[in-house]
Amino acid sequence: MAKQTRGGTLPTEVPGAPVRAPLTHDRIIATAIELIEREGAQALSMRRIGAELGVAAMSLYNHVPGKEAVLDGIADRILGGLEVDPAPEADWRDRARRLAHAFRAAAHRHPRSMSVVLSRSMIWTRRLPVIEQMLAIAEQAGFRGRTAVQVMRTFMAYVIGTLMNEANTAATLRQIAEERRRVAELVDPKAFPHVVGAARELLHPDYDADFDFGLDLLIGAIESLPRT
Amino acid sequence: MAKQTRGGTLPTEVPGAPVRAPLTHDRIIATAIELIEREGAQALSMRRIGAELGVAAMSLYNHVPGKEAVLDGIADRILGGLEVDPAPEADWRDRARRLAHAFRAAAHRHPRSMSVVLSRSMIWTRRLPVIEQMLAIAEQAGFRGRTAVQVMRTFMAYVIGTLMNEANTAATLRQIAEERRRVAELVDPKAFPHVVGAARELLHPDYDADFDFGLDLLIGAIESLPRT
DNA sequence: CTCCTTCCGCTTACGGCGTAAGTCGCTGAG
DNA sequence: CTCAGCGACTTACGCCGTAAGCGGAAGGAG
Repeated sequence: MAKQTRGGTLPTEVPGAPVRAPLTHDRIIATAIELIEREGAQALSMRRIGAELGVAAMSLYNHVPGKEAVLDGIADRILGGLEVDPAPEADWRDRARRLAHAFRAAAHRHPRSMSVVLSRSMIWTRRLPVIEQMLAIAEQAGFRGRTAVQVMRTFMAYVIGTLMNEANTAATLRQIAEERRRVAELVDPKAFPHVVGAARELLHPDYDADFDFGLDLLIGAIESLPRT
Repeated sequence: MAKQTRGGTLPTEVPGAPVRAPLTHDRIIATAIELIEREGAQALSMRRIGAELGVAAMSLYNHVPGKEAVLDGIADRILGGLEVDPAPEADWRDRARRLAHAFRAAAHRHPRSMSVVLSRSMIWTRRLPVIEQMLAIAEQAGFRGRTAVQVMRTFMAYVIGTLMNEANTAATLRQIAEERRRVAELVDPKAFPHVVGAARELLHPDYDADFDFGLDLLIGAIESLPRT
């Protein structure tokens, strides 16, 4: 059915057929990410990835030990795109802002995959560069020891929490758009007066502005903290 | 095999056997939560829940439309335990702290289930009471309109992000304890000097203190924000 | 007391999942 | 030219969620 460059059994090559690119770890991960972005996380299966690549499911196991490894590979790929620290000598506030924005930009490039990455626990290895960078920034800001770690943790918590909230909000708004009727019933103005009052702002979030609002708030607070 | 109170077919009741409690929505959800806490999220299946209750998998469908509904039920149950606002007249800072602590306490009561709840998107209904409460607190603090929403979002982001980080950290530390060898290789002091320098603090986190550190930082920052 | 509706747990079956095991054509080294 | 081994293949197993339909027990109606 397709010509091959090397190895493999059937289907035997057909002269006029296009050459099929060789299967590699990278191509598998890239295809997995595409698939998640296009059809959602629950559509990801070894069989589907294989189909997408024109290959049998088990062929993937020649390049990847299992599905878990595919998920790890996705995390690697997505978090790997932002490890650079372009200006280690700049003001720590700028560095912090830049790191947060880089993380968020990566999330927005692959939103559905990022959800998968964030909800997997065992990937501390992949986050290590980000942790290192944030710790360096905390030290540059004048914090040491436990306080530096706490500053780092607080900052990371805000960034990750915001990304989860954004994904959540986007999904929620999509769902609300589909079934306006039931929403009106569910959100009783008596039970949720403030939610109804702020409906306009809740329904039309300015993600960028909201992110920077909290980010600046946090950086300002860290700045005016006593040094250790 | 087991005596029944009402209805059902085989196995026909055996006189001496213990009475089996009737299947209900609540018992199904409770069993699902127990199962997740005991064996992890990937152990949760309709068949396993059934087995745990001494019942066939399909019997669950008389009380629950499907697995998604079970997951929703878990979210309801866990987030439902903290809706109270015991002192609506208290200082907004205390109310905010109390809300954050209540959320976190619920998370620690069912840590693995909370991970599942947090990584599901479509459950805005269940979070509505928390959002309402936090919006009320923001208004009490003197914020209106978009700013109130931004304060609420920032606050929620921090809380949720911290919970995810805690779950992550716990899993990471467990894993590190198992394979100290590979960790030493992976964490190169040249590449991650700050991580290695803060190893003691990173490996022995004080979750409560860390949470309050960021919480107070954030509340203080919100307090000194100009009002709208 | 009898009948009959309704409830509810049961069995069976289907398509899809991750993956262990084994087959075999092609390629490049000797 | 031979042949080792790489890499894609097929097959099969035990899971999964769930659609469809069965049948016994409980309890109201006559």
